[in-house]
Amino acid sequence: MANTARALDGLSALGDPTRRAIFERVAKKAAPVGDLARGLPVSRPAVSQHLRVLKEAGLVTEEAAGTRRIYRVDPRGIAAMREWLDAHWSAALDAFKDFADNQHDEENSL
Amino acid sequence: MANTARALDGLSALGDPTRRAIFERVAKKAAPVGDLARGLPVSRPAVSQHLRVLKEAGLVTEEAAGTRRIYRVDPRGIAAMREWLDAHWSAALDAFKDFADNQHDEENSL
DNA sequence: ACTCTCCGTAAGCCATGGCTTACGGTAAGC
DNA sequence: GCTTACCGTAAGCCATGGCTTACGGAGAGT
Repeated sequence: MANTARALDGLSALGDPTRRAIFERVAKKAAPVGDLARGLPVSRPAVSQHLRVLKEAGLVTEEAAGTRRIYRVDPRGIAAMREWLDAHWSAALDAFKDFADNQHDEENSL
Repeated sequence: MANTARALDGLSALGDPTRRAIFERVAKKAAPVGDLARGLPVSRPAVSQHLRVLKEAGLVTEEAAGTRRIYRVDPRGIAAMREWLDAHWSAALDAFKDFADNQHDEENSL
């Protein structure tokens, strides 16, 4: 599907712990950069850079409000990742089912 | 929940593109290290190192079969990540709902 | 026993990228 | 209009980690 690339970008983006922390805060409540930076152990420019990555990955959106930039999560980004996970989830279950069946056959053939 | 740490490890682990490629192949079909390395542009030791990270993240399991090590995906690892995503998914939807409501209120108050 | 295959680990190299400080630009308040 | 607050970008530093080659051990076949 077309969202595969976005899902991969999303996973790469959320691979960084600081970015996850920012993303979690934005998910709880939309907020400007300064507010986010105040509760984190990194500088404001660092948060700004992380938000850029998250935005390019399709996980958050940016909205200008005066001199502030309000960031909020983009549900489509999460949806793309869920789809990716579900695809491999079912593939994993199928593979596990084959494994279990083979185990059973071997036990019977002893 | 107790799975939060595992979910975070899983996201960190899948942040790397090579690791995602390995994980996708294992998800399709359980396989030994050599088979996985043959289809990838990196050396076998590199694959071995990635599998170690995936194993520590709870995303794959290891099974000794003679001189081979069969790797297969651990459904629990994917489940933990799904739970994490779903939690922030619903948080995102709630936040978005508040946003939409406020937008509506402002329009009414003009 | 010998060999051959399969694999994990160690050591080391080097690019990636996360962080900081410094700067400039824009909107709001007085 | 001047100052002040908020923010993105540039430049540069440095740790992290991904990759390779080299090595050693353990099981399978002859």
